Amino acid sequence: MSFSERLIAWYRNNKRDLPWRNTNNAYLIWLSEIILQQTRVEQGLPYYLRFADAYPDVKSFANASEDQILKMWQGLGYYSRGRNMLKTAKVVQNEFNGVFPVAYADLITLTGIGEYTAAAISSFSSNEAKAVVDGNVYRVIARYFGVATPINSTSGKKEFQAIADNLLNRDNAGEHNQAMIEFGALQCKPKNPDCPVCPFQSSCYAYQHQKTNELPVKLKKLKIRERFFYFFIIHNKEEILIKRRDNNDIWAGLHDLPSIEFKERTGLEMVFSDPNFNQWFNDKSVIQKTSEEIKHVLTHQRLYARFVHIENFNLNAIEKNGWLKIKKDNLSDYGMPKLIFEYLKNFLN
DNA sequence: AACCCGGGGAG
DNA sequence: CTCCCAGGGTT
Repeated sequence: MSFSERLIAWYRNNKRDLPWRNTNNAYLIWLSEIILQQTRVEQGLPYYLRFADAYPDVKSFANASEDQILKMWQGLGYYSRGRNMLKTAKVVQNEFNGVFPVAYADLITLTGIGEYTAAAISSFSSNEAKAVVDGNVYRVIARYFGVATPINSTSGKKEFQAIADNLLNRDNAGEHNQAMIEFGALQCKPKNPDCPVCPFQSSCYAYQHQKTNELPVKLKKLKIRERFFYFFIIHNKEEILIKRRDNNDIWAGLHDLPSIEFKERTGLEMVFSDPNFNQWFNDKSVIQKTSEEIKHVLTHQRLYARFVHIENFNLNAIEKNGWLKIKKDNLSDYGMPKLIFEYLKNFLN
């Protein structure tokens, strides 16, 4: 039995009964596919039913206003999908004589329809032999064949598409595609796949090598966190207060200055209303000078720092916060981040 | 190739 | 919290 035959056998026994599967109507299939882009079936289903009821054909959709479409789209997210649908409905109405295309080559020209959606609509509505590759298919292929190429890399997209093309049952493309997607959604799930009852268990690379949790591989888009600091230079003629940093944050174990952090860029008034500030200092008149904002770039964080100069030792605060009172001359005995050390060096010299 | 677009559910 | 979802468009 071929992969596709076994897959389709599984599909016929396990598939969900979904309304867009009971039709060859390309318009309704298009409607469902756009709604389901990056959207779970359970979330999209009620929207599909409302849209199909309000706009039963492409003509009625094309004649709707953008406000009407977006109103019905409300809460689904990715609202450009709704705007693109209206644009495409008008194109179908005007340039395809109101007949929704079923050929991949026509579909791919329409706004909001990419490779996946064009393959889905053409294969579901007219059985055209185009393989779909969505998030489910990436997962199934990566695990079954042990493909570790990142699915969101350019080469990975080509590689997975080629494998899917090769796997496709060209005589039954629509059902094969549905089966791939359904298998990924119900059986070969992202977390806790049902391997114990999987029909592909014995030939699945990931199962045999215990790699289901490592596949597929996806490049992480490193997200850069922004942090905003006020560092306090609390000093007298000879001494200054420093602080050892926590072990579970940047600059673990190094020394910096007493500080207050914000998640957004704020003015000094936010510092003055900060409970710590008011605990440490009597009032804002202790501030003699505040530096310009200094930007400091780390691999996954962007720091924005301002240095606040204060000549006022609150001994009680020193003890409570574990601050260290050291000689300015001894500053270089303490490991400090470049951001802090450079500023102090320039200031003290 | 990187970034943007969203709400929601699962773990 | 993070990850992911029947992805596509723009820069």
